Amino acid sequence: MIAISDITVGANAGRSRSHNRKLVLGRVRSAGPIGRAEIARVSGLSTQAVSNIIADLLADGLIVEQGRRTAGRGLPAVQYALNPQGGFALGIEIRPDAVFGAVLDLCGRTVSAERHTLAAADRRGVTRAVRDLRRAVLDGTGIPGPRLLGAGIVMPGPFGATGIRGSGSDLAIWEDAAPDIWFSEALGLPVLIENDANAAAIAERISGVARGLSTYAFIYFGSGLGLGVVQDGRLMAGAFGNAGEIGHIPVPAAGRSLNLERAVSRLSVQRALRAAGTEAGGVDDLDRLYHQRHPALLAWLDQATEPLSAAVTIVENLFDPQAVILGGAMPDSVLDHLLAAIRLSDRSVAHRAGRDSPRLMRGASGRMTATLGAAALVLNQAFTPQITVQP
Amino acid sequence: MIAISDITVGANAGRSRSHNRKLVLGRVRSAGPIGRAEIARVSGLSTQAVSNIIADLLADGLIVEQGRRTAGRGLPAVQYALNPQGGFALGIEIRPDAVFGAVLDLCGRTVSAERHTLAAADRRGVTRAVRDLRRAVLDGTGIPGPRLLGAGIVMPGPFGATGIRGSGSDLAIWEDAAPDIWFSEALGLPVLIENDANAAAIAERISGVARGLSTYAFIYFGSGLGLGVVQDGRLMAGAFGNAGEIGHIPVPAAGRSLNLERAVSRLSVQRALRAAGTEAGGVDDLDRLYHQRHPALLAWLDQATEPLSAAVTIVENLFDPQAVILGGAMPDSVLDHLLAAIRLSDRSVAHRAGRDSPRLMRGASGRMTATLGAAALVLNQAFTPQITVQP
DNA sequence: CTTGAAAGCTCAACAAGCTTGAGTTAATCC
DNA sequence: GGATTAACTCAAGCTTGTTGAGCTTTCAAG
Repeated sequence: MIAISDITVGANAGRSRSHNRKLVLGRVRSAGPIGRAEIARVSGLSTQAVSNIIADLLADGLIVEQGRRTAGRGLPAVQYALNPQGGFALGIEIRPDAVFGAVLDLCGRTVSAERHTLAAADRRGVTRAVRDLRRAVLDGTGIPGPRLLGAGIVMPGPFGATGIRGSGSDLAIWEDAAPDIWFSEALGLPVLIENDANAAAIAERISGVARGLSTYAFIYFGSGLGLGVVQDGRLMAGAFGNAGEIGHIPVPAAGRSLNLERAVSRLSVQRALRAAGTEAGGVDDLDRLYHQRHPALLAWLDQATEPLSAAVTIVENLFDPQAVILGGAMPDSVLDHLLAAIRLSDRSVAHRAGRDSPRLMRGASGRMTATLGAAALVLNQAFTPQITVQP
Repeated sequence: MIAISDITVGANAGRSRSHNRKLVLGRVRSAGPIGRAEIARVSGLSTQAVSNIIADLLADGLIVEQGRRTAGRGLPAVQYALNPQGGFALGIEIRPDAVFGAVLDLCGRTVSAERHTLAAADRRGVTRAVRDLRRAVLDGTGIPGPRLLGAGIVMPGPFGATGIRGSGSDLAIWEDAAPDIWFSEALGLPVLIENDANAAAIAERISGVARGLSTYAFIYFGSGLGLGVVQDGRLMAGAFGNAGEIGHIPVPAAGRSLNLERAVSRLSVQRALRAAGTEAGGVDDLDRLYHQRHPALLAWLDQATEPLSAAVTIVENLFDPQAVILGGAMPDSVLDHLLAAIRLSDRSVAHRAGRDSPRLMRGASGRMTATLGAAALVLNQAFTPQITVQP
């Protein structure tokens, strides 16, 4: 989210090694148990280089041996797999009224999760809450300090003074200080900061339905509506870190032009239900109402179909992703209803003859998506080389 | 445009050098005459490394010394600048009925340009036309072979069998062979292939209004409407090379939902004029009609404003670019009219307090944009390190 | 005018990382 | 059982970037 400066950094021995380490680790992750020779082939390195890096990763405990695999003739390859206990990531989600925390192991599995209410939404209050949360979420897990790879932090965007400020979603307390430096010092860990939609998108890549994908888009129900776009395993940030503000695009709806978020978002459904005399504060409420076939909710779903279909078509045509994922703070029942209702355009670059994978999927991470995504940011960084751009 | 495979390549000494060479050359280009110590500072390399690379670039003739600059105390820095004669790029645009060619020098200035009609739109005919064009465009320039850095080729997208095939825009003759390999062998040069909108976007970065920008979007009038998105100096391709198909997104227009291209494109304006009994084949015709204040053209411009404004808002919010550029096969008069008519949303991430640069600009490259862009692809690649992704 | 600080630059030694090629081990094929 | 194939290791070698000392040139202070 920090505005990416124009600095592209030069390569040297150390940075090359870091790049290659991530490359090899990412291969071990994505290709399951895999031998060194195969890694070398797919990464354009010599087997010797891969051997050295594997030795490094073994010494650091990030991977483990996984027996030999005999395939055809020749010496059977020693296989390697991620060591789940080899590294952990802390994820923290900051909302105006509460903070959520979670810890993921190297394989993306949830180790623990906590929720604290936020006493004071100023900088000191947030810092204390985050520190407390870290202790709470790590206590009893027996995770040694050096095994913590870093912390991901999710705050609602957009960042900086934009035209959509005042939508009530952003915490305006970091104006003078760079929050990443602040949190990094407060936690004593390397820190990554993103908005909720981007974090959710990465969560799907680490432990959700986007596991095999490298280029996809995630439409995220937060309080508003967000979009996280992943290109070649990396988040698309935009020039000022605010890419993906899909809630504010104009879409056709019932013969009018509407901000997407007005028709499709948590706030939108709550408004519609309230007008019908029903309050629905949480995801469970919505789930219940859906199973009761509450007429106001069904009417809302009806009116949401056209604009959401338009949004999906827009995303498909502008980003040409492998898939579009729908998820976030909505019950699965509602998401599934929307997925079934969306009419995919056949005048789309995604409508392709030999296509075998689904164009549209439901996110798998459930309601903790953004918090898990915060931690997933750290894991994703550990698996994805990124030599070119540096703050 | 070639579908980017999932292969991310490892770093070694040679690739690091190539990366750093591009980095240094790009700095020399963007920061004008610049000394070695300063390059070292901004690129995170030692001055010694930069010195070695500069010596290389000098030996290759890509840069030249440019005197010393005395600024404050200390030894004045020896300055370096691009040598325009140090390298050239060939650009070729293939249309269903004609091929265009151009040569750019290292500074992005046009050295020569040609246009040939295309006798046969099959593979052999195209190959012959391209070979002839190459000879024609290089003859008399005195450019020695080794100075040709490569060729960029522009073909209309989308590529592959997508749902918007049959829009009549794509050449369907490369189905079995990879066109980049084909052209590379036919020309004996490294080849880059892109669609027109992407090439046009890069043209603006090399010699147009996007010179200082690293993240921006270009809305391109071809026969349809295209979008080229540049992120950190690199084109956004999408998973299958078809990102940016903005012509096929639904936008609100006069109370209906419309494909953008139906309201805003060359074909659209020609249809509108024909319905009024006027033919407008080329850019000059449109320019004339505009200065005559032709009522059908003005009416078309009127109806184009709302959907185009919507498209710009969508692009701003999804990509968060430094600027949106409008250009392509339209006369400047019409583009300027559209630019003035577009209503920028103030509920956009681009609407920012301390903003000093324009949100919207007209492309500078005129009607040869895509052809120049084809060559610009090659130059851009020479200036932009790209260690991570390889075909 | 002299002296010292500051900044750009070069030289030579060094270190890190990847590659290469020969050699080893273990499986399959004939 | 020998040939072949494939994964892997070892040691030497190569390319590249870094480091630190030393040189040069300019400016500024005394």
